[in-house]
Amino acid sequence: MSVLREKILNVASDLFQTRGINSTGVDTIVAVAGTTKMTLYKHFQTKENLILEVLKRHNQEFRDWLAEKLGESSRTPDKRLQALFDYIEEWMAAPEFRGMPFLKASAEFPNEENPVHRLSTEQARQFRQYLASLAQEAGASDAETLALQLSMLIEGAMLAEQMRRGSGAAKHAKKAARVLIEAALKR
Amino acid sequence: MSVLREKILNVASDLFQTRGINSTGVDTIVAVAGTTKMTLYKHFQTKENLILEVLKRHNQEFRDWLAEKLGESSRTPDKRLQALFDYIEEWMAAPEFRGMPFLKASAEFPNEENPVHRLSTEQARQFRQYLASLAQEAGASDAETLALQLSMLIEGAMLAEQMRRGSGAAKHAKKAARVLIEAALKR
DNA sequence: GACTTAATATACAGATCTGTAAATAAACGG
DNA sequence: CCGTTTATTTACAGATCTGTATATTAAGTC
Repeated sequence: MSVLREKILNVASDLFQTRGINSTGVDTIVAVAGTTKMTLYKHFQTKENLILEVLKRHNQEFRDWLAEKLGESSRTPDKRLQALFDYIEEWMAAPEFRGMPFLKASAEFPNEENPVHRLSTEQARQFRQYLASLAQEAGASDAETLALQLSMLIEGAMLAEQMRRGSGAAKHAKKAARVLIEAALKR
Repeated sequence: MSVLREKILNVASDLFQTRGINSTGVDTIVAVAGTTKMTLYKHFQTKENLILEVLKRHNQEFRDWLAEKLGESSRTPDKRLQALFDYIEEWMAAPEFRGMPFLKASAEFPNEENPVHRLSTEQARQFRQYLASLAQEAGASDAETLALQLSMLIEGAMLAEQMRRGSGAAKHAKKAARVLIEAALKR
């Protein structure tokens, strides 16, 4: 892996978050990264490909971070499901948090046949599936439904926080999640 | 009000939803609307201003539609809060639904000082305030908290539906809302 | 030291973007 | 019927966009 490739990914990820994807030109990216367009296009071929790589990398980081956090906590399955909301809150509290990339990308590329939109949708599906597996382990009667409901809470909280920093959305999402989880397990 | 002004607003609203705001040029808008750039700029001065007007109009339509729906139902306050989710589901079931404009706009214009971002944030705040007034009438112990939680559910559902049509997110959001509302009233 | 790969600077092609100039044509109110 | 508003056509300015051509310069590697 080239160090310049990493630098470009980092800079692009940052600029996409703070200025928007379509509002960020490749000229800006290479200028901030301290390289040239030729190098960028050698590594990523097209801007669309760069966007896809940025999304993939962020998603992988998020999944790894979450898995590690949940792995080191040796709780009971239902406690782990609630602990997840502590980690989501921690993730959103990071000063560089500017919203969930795949949520914002799907808004900028609404066309369902667009590769960026498709990847965003796929990442959202993967996240729901992960929630469903946690709900399953916790013994929820309808794990799929609970997972969808919790994902709506989480993504809604991320939206609220992206629109206004310090909204406290994560805290209230956590409380709501506790109620929903209890209701889904008590039968 | 000019008929061309209305036409431009309709076409712009439609194109912004289906292609994204930044990906839609004014040339495309006037071509579809069957007019010229001169006319567009006479009515709206700048593209940013057109975006703001489109957002304002959609928001007004949504508020009016919801108020009428809730007005004609002479229910008890707590039933009205739940009935709201029936109407949200109905709104999202419309074939032309492509997501909530102010949510998508805030993703395309992440800069907090941007007028489009500011208007989006303001519209999200107004919606939460409306929910809070309904929660208050229903006798919720903490109306603000319940309103924020319900708004996260609704916006999360809209995101899910915008990413994949026919996700059934509205139905599950309604069930989750029932649980949250009951919990918030039972004390 | 010869050879291959990676990165550089510079320049440009071609498209598209927002916004405007200027002159003309139609609509309409008095 | 005259004057004013409104809309239209055509053309363009100036910026910015993605992507490439070309030629040069390191940087490793055998």
